Amino acid sequence: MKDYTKILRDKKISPSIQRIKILEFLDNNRTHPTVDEIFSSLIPIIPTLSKMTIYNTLKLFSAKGLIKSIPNSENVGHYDYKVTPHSHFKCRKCKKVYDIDVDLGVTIGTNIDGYQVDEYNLILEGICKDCKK
Amino acid sequence: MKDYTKILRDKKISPSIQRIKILEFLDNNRTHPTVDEIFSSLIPIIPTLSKMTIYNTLKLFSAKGLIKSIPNSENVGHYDYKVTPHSHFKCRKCKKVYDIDVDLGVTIGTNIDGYQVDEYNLILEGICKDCKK
DNA sequence: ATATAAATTTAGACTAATTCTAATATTGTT
DNA sequence: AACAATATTAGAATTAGTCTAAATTTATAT
Repeated sequence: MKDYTKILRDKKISPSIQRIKILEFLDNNRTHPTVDEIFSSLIPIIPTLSKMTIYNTLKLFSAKGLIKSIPNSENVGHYDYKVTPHSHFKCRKCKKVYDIDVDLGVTIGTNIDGYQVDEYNLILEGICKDCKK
Repeated sequence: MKDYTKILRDKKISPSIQRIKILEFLDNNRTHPTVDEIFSSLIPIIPTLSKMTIYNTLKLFSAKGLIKSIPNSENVGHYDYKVTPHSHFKCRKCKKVYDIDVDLGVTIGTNIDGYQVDEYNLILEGICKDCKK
């Protein structure tokens, strides 16, 4: 069992029960959940939980580099526990989003055409293994 | 001056004045505009224009491959006239989005780990030339 | 050309995600 | 324990986008 309190303290975030549970949820659910999904999952555990807290917390976690918001075209925020850089593949049929590793020639911290690259997001789209069968 | 009527006809889209002007605007404004920006720019030209028409038109153009919607983390749709594949660089300081060319080892139409890739979107983030000065 | 059908555009109501705000609760510090 | 600082909360407000049904425009057949 991971010590989320310590992870938060290390990032100078005071570890409220809400923050601990949100971080734990994101770590255990690598499905790029939305605020609504996080809310529905945690409301049984923290009955007073407000969505505002989730919005605040996700913004704070993103700023501290604990999580990442995933660019998408649906106008709903999706969030991901931050681990080693990886890319996303979205299936056009089943709409599922998979984590995949792609060796793209971009290195964090280097310059491309004079632009200093601190982060990248690669989203591939197409048909997934299961849907092609 | 490009013949947008012809471009639309070639894609089997009947060329209403609204559609022509929206396509022309996207071609001349490669700044990944939102529906609101398109609306404000065209309302002086087409005073009866409705936002619904813009939403409908952008959806139609995307389906026909004339334009692309750009994944982002702000929950507002951004659209781009579709040209040869290119990537986007978003500056964390000035928030501008630049078109850039990155040679990433992904080829449209091929398989990666069994996933059939039909399209990709690469968004780089960092500090742009101007802001680094 | 005219009548009719089909497609497009429109305004306004509606929904859903997010932000704002101000009050309350919690936490940390002396 | 008292106080200040921080975090959480509910609900109102905002905003992007969708839905709907009527009105307009366009295309087709006579």
